[in-house]
Amino acid sequence: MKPKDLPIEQKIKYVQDTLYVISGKWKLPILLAMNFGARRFRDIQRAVPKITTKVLSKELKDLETNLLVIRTVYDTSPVTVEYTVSPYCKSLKPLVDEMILWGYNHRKKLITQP
Amino acid sequence: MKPKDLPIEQKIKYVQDTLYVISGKWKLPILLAMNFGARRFRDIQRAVPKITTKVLSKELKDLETNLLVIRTVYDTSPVTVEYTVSPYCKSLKPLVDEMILWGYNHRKKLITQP
DNA sequence: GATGCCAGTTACCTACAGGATACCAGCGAT
DNA sequence: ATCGCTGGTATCCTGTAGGTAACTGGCATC
Repeated sequence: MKPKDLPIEQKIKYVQDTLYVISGKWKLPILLAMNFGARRFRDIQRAVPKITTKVLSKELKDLETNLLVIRTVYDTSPVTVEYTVSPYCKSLKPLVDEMILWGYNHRKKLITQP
Repeated sequence: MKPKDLPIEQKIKYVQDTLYVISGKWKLPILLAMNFGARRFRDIQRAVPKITTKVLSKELKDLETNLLVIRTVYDTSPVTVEYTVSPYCKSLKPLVDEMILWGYNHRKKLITQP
């Protein structure tokens, strides 16, 4: 069964699932910062302006639950925690590119014909 | 200037713009109901289970602001109001298809390797 | 032994999306 | 006249995302 053949309510459900994973104020900025090299908790916090520890902590857990981020604890002293973007995370790229494109064109559209 | 060449903060902004337009509990179900033929306010309300008049009213205004829906008032007696999906709304299709696909695969992924 | 860094947690608070319910004016049918 | 349909508004309420600030335990440095 391919997604194309699904009943419409199922399609909406899958769209909602996708929205749930990537929406919110911080998910994409965090993934971005990590792509730019930030791996430690505090590094990510510094790389994402204005985010608080509580929110970062929660968002990282969400991202980990959704397999987009991998959390590794090294048994050093003190313990070192590393967050990395998973290979699976790359599967989001076509979607994110599509969203950038639509957002870009939409803004132009709203400006030219309000 | 193509979206590909934009600085990353701009890309995030466009993604947020896109999210703002299509996220929320009701926007897609409403567009769907309209695609299935509902045009009058009460028809749409009946076609979208559980939505309240207040929320439908607000969502239709948002969709109209974003040029996805066209509101036409006919000078009959009593007045008839028709909502239709705009041609521009079709530009969302690649994005929505991408979201259905990602959501579908993601759910499979979460089930097979939790 | 005091200070500071790391990786968070906890408790409390605010703003906003969305929900429940009631209501309005205008008209047509009974 | 009164009931019901239309296209909504107005009020009040709840739930959740996100924000503020303080705090913890372990280690390292001064």
